[in-house]
Amino acid sequence: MFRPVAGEPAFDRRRWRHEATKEEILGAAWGLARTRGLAGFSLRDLAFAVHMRHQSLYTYFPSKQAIYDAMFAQGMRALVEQRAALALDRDPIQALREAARAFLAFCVEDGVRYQLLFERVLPDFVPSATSMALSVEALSYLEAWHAAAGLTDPADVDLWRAVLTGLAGQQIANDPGGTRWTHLVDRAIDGLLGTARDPGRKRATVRGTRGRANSAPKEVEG
Amino acid sequence: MFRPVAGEPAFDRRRWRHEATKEEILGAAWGLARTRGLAGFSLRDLAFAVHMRHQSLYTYFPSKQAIYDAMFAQGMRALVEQRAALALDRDPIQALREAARAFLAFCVEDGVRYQLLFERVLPDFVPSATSMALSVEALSYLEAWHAAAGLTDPADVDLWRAVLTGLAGQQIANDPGGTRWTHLVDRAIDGLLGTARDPGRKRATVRGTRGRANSAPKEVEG
DNA sequence: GTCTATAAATGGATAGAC
DNA sequence: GTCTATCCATTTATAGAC
Repeated sequence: MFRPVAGEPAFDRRRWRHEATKEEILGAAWGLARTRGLAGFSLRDLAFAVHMRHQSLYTYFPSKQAIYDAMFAQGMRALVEQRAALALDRDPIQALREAARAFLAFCVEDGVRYQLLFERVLPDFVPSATSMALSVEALSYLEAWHAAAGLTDPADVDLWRAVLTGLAGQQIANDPGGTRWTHLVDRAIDGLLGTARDPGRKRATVRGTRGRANSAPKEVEG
Repeated sequence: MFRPVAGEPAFDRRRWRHEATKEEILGAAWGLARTRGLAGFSLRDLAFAVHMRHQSLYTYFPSKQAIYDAMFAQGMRALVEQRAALALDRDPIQALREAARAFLAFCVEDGVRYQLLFERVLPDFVPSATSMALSVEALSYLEAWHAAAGLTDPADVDLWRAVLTGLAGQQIANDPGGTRWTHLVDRAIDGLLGTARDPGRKRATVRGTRGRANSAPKEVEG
C-alpha cells in the first residue's frame, strides 16, 4: 500500500518503518480475527502477536475502532484492486458472469473480511469517510459493468448485490470451505439476467441457456 | 410457549411463575439487542431492565449463552409457527411466491432476530441440539413447498435460501426500515423459477411474466 | 428467589520514564 | 517508540445470608 522509493526527495525512513509496522499489526489483526472472530480479539492479544505491549499499539492506531477501520479500508481496497485488474470478456454479459465469479471468490476466500465489509458484525463500528469512498469506488465498477450490458435500472444492481452476497453468506455460514453455494453462481446469474428490466441486445444468448450456464464451468475458488 | 391450565393436575404455580419470568427476561433481552446489538448488552443491563440484580438472572439461565440459545429457539419457533399458519395458494408456484414474501417480512420485521438466526454475529455461540431441531423443522416447510412445485433438486432450495437471505441482509444492513430490496422479491422469484432445473407444469405461467411479477403487487411489510 | 459481597478476569485507554 | 505502571470501567460468574 505504501511504496516509498529510495533516493526520491519525499522518502522518509522513519515514516516508512512506521507504515510497515502498521501493516504488520493489521496483518496480525486479520489473523486473530480469522481464528477468534472480528470482535473476539483484544488489543492485548493483538499486541502479543506482534511482540509488543498493548499500550504500544496506540503509537500506531488511536483506538481499536481505528484498527477496524484500517482493516475495512484494506479489504475494500483489495476488492477495488481485484476489479481494476480483471480482464473481462468483451461480451458484456460474459463479463458480468466473470465478474460475479471473481466477487464470490473474493468473498469466500476470507469469510471474516466478508463479514467486515458486507455484514454488520460490529454494531458500533462505522467506517470512516475515506473507507466509505473506497466502498463507493468498488460499487462503481459493478455499475459500469451493468451499464455496459444495457442494464440501466438501478434495481438490477441492487438485486445483483443481494443475490451474490446471499450466495457468499450462505457459503461462509453453512458450508465454509466447500462449494455448495458458490457453484450455484451461474444458475443465479441466469436468473438475474432473465428477469432484468432492460437486458439489451445480448438477451437471446442468455435465454437459450436457461437452466444451464453458457459459460465455462470453471469453479469458483474457495 | 408455556401454557398451563389452572385446575389441571399438572399445574404447578411455582414453575409457572418461573417460566413467566424467563419469558420476561427474554423479552427484555430482545429489546436490548435491538437497541444495542446482540453482543452489545451485558447481564447487568438485562437484569436492570427487569428490575433485578444481575446475579439473580442465574436463577433462570445458567449462562449468557443459554440466554442466546433461548432467543434463538424463540426466533426459530416463531418462523416455524409463521409457516405453519400460512394459508398458501393452491397453485404451488403462487404458494412459493407467498411464502417468500412471508419470509422476507419475517426477516425485515426484526433485523436482530435475522442476525441471530441467519448470520454468525456471535462467533462463539453454537445453538443447542434442541434449537437446531427447530431450524431443521423450519427448513422442512421450505423443502415441502418446493417439492409441491416440482422442484426436486436440492440445489433449488439452496439457491432459494441464498437469494432470500441475500435480499433480507441487504435490506437490513443498507436500508433498514425501507423497501429498497424487499420490493425486489417478485423479480427475484421470477429469476429463481426461470432457472429451476425441474420447474414442473407451471413453467409457462412463469415464463410469460418475465420482468414483472404475476402476483398481486402487495408490498412486503417492513 | 432475591439479595449483598466478592471473585477473578478482561476490556480499552492514559501518563510518564527511558 | 517502547516500555512500566496504573486507571477505571466492565465483564461473567459464584458463595452465602436472608
